[in-house]
Amino acid sequence: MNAILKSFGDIDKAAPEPLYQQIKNTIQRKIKNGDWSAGKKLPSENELVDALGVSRMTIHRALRELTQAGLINRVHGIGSFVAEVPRHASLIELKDIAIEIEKNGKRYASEVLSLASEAANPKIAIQMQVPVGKALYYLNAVHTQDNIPIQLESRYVDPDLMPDFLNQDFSHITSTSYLLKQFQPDEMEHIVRAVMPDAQARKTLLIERSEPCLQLSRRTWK
Amino acid sequence: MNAILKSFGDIDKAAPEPLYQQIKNTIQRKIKNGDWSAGKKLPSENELVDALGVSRMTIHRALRELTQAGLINRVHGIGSFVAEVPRHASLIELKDIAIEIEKNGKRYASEVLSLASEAANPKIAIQMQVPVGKALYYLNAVHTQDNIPIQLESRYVDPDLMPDFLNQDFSHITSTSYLLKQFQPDEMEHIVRAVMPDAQARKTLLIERSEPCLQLSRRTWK
DNA sequence: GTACCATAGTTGTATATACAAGTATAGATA
DNA sequence: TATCTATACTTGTATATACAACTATGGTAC
Repeated sequence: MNAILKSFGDIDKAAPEPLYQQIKNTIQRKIKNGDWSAGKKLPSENELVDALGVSRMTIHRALRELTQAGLINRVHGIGSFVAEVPRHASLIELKDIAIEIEKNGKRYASEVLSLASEAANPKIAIQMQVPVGKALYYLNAVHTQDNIPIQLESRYVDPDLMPDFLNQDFSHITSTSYLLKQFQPDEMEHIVRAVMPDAQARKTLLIERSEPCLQLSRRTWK
Repeated sequence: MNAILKSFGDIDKAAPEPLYQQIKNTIQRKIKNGDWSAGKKLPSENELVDALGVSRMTIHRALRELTQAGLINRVHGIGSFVAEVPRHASLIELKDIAIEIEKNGKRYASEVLSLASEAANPKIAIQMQVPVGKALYYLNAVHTQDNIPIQLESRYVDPDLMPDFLNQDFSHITSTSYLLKQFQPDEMEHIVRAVMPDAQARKTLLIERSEPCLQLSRRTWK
């Protein structure tokens, strides 16, 4: 007990920083230091209450937020444990193209090249997990920034899930924005590839000679 | 007041779902419905206490977690407001290459091509925000999956921040993993581009004819 | 008019308390 | 031995209360 108390000596009730934040920082430091390694059982909330001289609710809040942050795992009735993997993953935000462009003061627009119902060919049918030949809505559009085409979009939508898709005006609202708002997918898959555009795409995007482009494939589930 | 009470009629103290979660769900629903639109001021905590008949701490927890989730903004002394943008952004996880490969059962290895101190040329100096000519550590390595080269890494590190960088063995630990663990950056920038590899890169990656590659530029700050 | 001040209303934090619910263990019982 | 039971310990939730800190507003003094 005394060891715990000593090792937590840097909690200062008079400091401007909230107590729960100080506790979070202290525990976080111990974990990152390797002082508390993965799998180690943390002191119980009541032990921390005794050691730090703060209320259990304050301890609890600190531990709850560390759980949300992924640094520890808690098991009801058992205890708290340092999480296995300190998550060496970084997150990239994929923002809506219209919002990004307009934030930079540019003028965004998009032109719908085609928007119609179409029978699923075998390749698309597999990707969409629907039977071959099923009617799907297909959108083909080009997005421009100050009249310069910068992005080509081709999208298949299951009519059962989005029956009103064909009746939308996608010239000023991006289909992504519309879909995310209406559809609220539970799961999304993104695949980023580097590809060479085909002749049709080069023409639409006004690309003279061959240069590589990014291809973003997105699938959403509900 | 009565209107608020009626519109929150679905809080059930006997339900197995925690009260704070029910409150979160209810508010979340109102926002997604458009019932409460962006910028709208929410009822104050005390108004919600009266309307729902739960304690202020419970209300507070619900609102705090909605703030963390980005659905509302709270201003000390003023009130709570529906967040402006319902965040039409999706997150992509960039995972450490070694972890990804080993999870797929493949054999990961990397070969260090060069690891030495080098004077910053003007281009790098600007990127790194250091004076031209300053000594920087430079790592050049190729990552292989079952002996097939799949990724080329070239990295500059400020010696002032990572003095031990040159003494590491990066053949089985990725430099990314090492840096994120030791360095714990406060901020990261990722830029993804599609590029054509130059002759040197083609040779290292054993690419025969020209094909586009993904280029990921990462900068970290502390 | 301007500066200051009191006040009311808001969110932020901290405490003490209570009960619920999950888990493990030791002991009693069949 | 096997099984149930009481107990202790853990985390999860909810409440009532208190004070701190921030903001806007209206009133007062100058």
